[in-house]
Amino acid sequence: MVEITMRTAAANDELTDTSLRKQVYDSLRAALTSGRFAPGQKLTFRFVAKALGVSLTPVREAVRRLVAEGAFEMQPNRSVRIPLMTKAKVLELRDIRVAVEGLAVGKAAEVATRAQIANLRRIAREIVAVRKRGDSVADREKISEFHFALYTISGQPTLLRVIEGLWLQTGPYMNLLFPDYIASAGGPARRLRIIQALQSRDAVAARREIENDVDGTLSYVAGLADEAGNIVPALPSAAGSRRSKGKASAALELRPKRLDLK
Amino acid sequence: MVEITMRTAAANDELTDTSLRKQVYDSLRAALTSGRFAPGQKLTFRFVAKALGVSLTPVREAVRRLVAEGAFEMQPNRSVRIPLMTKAKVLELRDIRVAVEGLAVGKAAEVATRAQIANLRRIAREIVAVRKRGDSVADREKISEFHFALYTISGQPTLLRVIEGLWLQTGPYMNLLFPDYIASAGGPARRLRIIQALQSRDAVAARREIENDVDGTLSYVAGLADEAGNIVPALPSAAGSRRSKGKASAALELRPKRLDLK
DNA sequence: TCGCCAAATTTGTGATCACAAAAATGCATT
DNA sequence: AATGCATTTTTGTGATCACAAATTTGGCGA
Repeated sequence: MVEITMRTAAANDELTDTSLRKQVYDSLRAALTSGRFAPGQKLTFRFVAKALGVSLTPVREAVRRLVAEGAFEMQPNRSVRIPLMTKAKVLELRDIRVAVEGLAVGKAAEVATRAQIANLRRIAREIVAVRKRGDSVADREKISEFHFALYTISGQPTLLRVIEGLWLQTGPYMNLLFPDYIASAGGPARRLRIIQALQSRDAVAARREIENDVDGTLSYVAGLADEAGNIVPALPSAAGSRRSKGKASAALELRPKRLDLK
Repeated sequence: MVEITMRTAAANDELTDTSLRKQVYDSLRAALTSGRFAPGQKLTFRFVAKALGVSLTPVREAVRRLVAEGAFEMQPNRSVRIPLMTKAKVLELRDIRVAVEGLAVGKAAEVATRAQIANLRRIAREIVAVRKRGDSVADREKISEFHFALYTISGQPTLLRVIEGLWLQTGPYMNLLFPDYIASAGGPARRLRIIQALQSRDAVAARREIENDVDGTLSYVAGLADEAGNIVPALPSAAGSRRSKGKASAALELRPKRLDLK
């Protein structure tokens, strides 16, 4: 059920990194943020290696990096799993993200250039266009693009990396926002207010907008928890986190390596 | 000049991780935070492997993790270096740390137990004792212990990991604070005020104290930058960041593997 | 004496192998 | 039919090897 495809390009690091390690990392990250992994699902090095057609070496380094970033979880024994999300964790992530993303937008409002603001406006328009089509995956990608374009304006690389790490942990659960929340919330209007605040160099207003955005979004997700505090995302195709018997399931879930690399 | 010793135990992760990878990671981290690496210094996998008496495999994974955490820097070509510190970077780290450590202490003040407060008081006393001896390394270790004991009280593991990542980047430059700053600042009094605020559940006051602490400390470090904005830490033994000629220097800097592992 | 280029060395990367611990399987006993 | 227990399989870990790119070295020529 899980299908991983190679990604050739990425954003943050050196664009000249063509190593297999980086490609595996990008592939896993893309699979993760697009919700192709089920929470609690076990992930073996050999599975990923076979799915992507590479040896264990680059897979190990890529997966270990994701573990260090909190995107994967290392069990006490020795296996990698997709972390489960709890209400407490969402609330913790909410508070951290409110703090750091508020900080970033405050800085951004002080230094934004006309071209950068125009770029934000373009992305905001694209979100509206994509939303009409009802494509939730493209929608989330565009929203992510808007946010990171905004945070990048701050010109603070370390801050940006912190934010990226936090997004990576919330990413797999953002599809919970569809179709209820995002479709109904005042997303487009809020983005326009943010852009307006940047234009008028109003750091306080810009910061308040983004804080409300993050707060509202993650508070909503936290509210989806069951009585035990667990949050289960609706998967595109419901690949249960519970393993079926034996190697049959593994063979079923393994896709014949569709990879763009080379 | 660089000497790396194996560490058997660590704090944050699973305490059951006895892998070589983890030991190498802890060793490098310890060497880094105690200022045993010169900024700009190049680090090769084989050097570390030889120094610690292990193969390349665990070294690669450990170093790559440090790179992901921002403790090391990957050059566009392909070599790992100790990052240089600039005024802009210190100020960026300052603002992030003020935000997240303020957040942590605010939470801590709301939930601190009597035993946890007593523990903080014990560490605060130990800092005073260590300071009398003038041991700057032990001093910094104790201060770190106090801060993380404080942040741990918040009970927010993700927040704690973010803070650890930020400390790892500022760590190598904290020895700049000696002997001028730390010895003169009102450190002990501030810690007592923080403890007092925790006791009276005054989150606002506790938060303000830690914000002032981080702000003051890193603003001081930022002030040490030269005209170009670079910050050069005074190394215990001034191993210049500039390499001397050829392999002679490498041979000189390589220490005959003092390691506790096995 | 100072560049400049080819040879030699260093170094990161990826694959493969060996091994031990963990997990899964299957069989026997009650 | 259920439950232990031994066997088999899976899986992470660390070492080693091969290779290409980058770096360094050394000598040649202006």
